[in-house]
Amino acid sequence: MKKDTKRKRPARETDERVEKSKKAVLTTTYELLAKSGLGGVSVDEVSRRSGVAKTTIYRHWPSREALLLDACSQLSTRPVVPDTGKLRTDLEALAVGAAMRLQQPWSTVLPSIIDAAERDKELAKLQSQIHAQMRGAFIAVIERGQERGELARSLDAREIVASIIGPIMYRRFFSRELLDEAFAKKIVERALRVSD
Amino acid sequence: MKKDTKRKRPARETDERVEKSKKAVLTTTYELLAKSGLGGVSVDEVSRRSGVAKTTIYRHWPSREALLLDACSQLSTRPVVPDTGKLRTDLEALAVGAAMRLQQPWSTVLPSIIDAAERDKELAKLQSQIHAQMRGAFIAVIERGQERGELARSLDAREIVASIIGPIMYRRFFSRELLDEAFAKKIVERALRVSD
DNA sequence: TCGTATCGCTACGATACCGTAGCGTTCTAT
DNA sequence: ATAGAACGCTACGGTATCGTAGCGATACGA
Repeated sequence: MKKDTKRKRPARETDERVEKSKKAVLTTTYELLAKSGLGGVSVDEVSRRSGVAKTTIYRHWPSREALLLDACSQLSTRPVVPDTGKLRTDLEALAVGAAMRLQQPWSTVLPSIIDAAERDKELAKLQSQIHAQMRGAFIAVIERGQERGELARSLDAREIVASIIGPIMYRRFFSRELLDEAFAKKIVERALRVSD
Repeated sequence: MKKDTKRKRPARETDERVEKSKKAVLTTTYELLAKSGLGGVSVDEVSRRSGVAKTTIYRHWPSREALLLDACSQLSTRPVVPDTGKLRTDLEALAVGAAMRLQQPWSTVLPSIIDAAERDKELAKLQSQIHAQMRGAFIAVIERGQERGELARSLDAREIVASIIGPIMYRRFFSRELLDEAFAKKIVERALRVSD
């Protein structure tokens, strides 16, 4: 970030110590996020658990908010767009993938982000990015299916995405019922049968 | 709550002062919840805004948690189960009703509750109650439809509920796209067309 | 080797919060 | 009218948090 500021020495590209500290802090922050949510992460606690001094943390991030934002923004792993050659199996791969990812520990952070996004502008932007990534893969697959003629072009892709991601997130966060591969596939089948 | 404790005087059924204080506190708590979420509500702030002394608040609720739980539990208004005589219009009424309720200010609290429920047992119970109420109405309508033969009994009612509530909540909290009556109705149509 | 950046440590100041104690005042029910 | 309940007010004690300052120790890079 600050690499452009002038230094007497040419410009330190990578200082091992810095990288090590940053990594330790971020790793601990992930763990704490998964365990306690956004509101439950304090700089003091991160310092304690990571072994990195609080002063050092503030040397790398200007504020608690910045640290949290940094940590959260690295959570969103962009899903690989599958290409099985068939719309239905592509969507199944995406849906099952999403369902499985929602079972992992860090998924606990998502409600935190959504909650905070209701009031915090920065986090709203982050949430929108997370959504865009997930949604992007679905849209790509759907449009490809439309080009192949597997799906009527008149159908709204956004509506299809909603009727796949929606039920999956509903199960994970709201109804808390079993969320397995079978459910994800059934949901995809539902979403596609409409077009018949 | 404490009405069973023995008093020298017969037992005060209703003291106007108590009712007034409680109401003022709860009202302010609602407002603050909608504005700042669960984590943003402090007893001091409620006291300041409501004009009720903090000591008085603690006279009626044993702790901050108890106050918040009390306030939240009064949020869940049980939806009236519609009876239009037709499954589809019943479901539409429920779906549109849910969508509209999700636009009101207090809906901001829901992500807070869901988030906290990931870690807090009490709030998990509350969330489960909120869900059960919403879901109950849907299930009732669906089962009635099955009895009338409008819907194959082989279909899983829970799956249908998921594919209606899911997309609606997805739009409200995750994609943040337009959530209107038309969308709600389209979702219901999707959920039912599968059975054809 | 040697300058310097980075580090850990301790100690702050400021703020916010929870929950309680004491005391005098006001209102209610009888 | 009067006892007792409920109230508001002020003031605590304790804890947690954010973010900063100063200082000596250490590791990196030229």
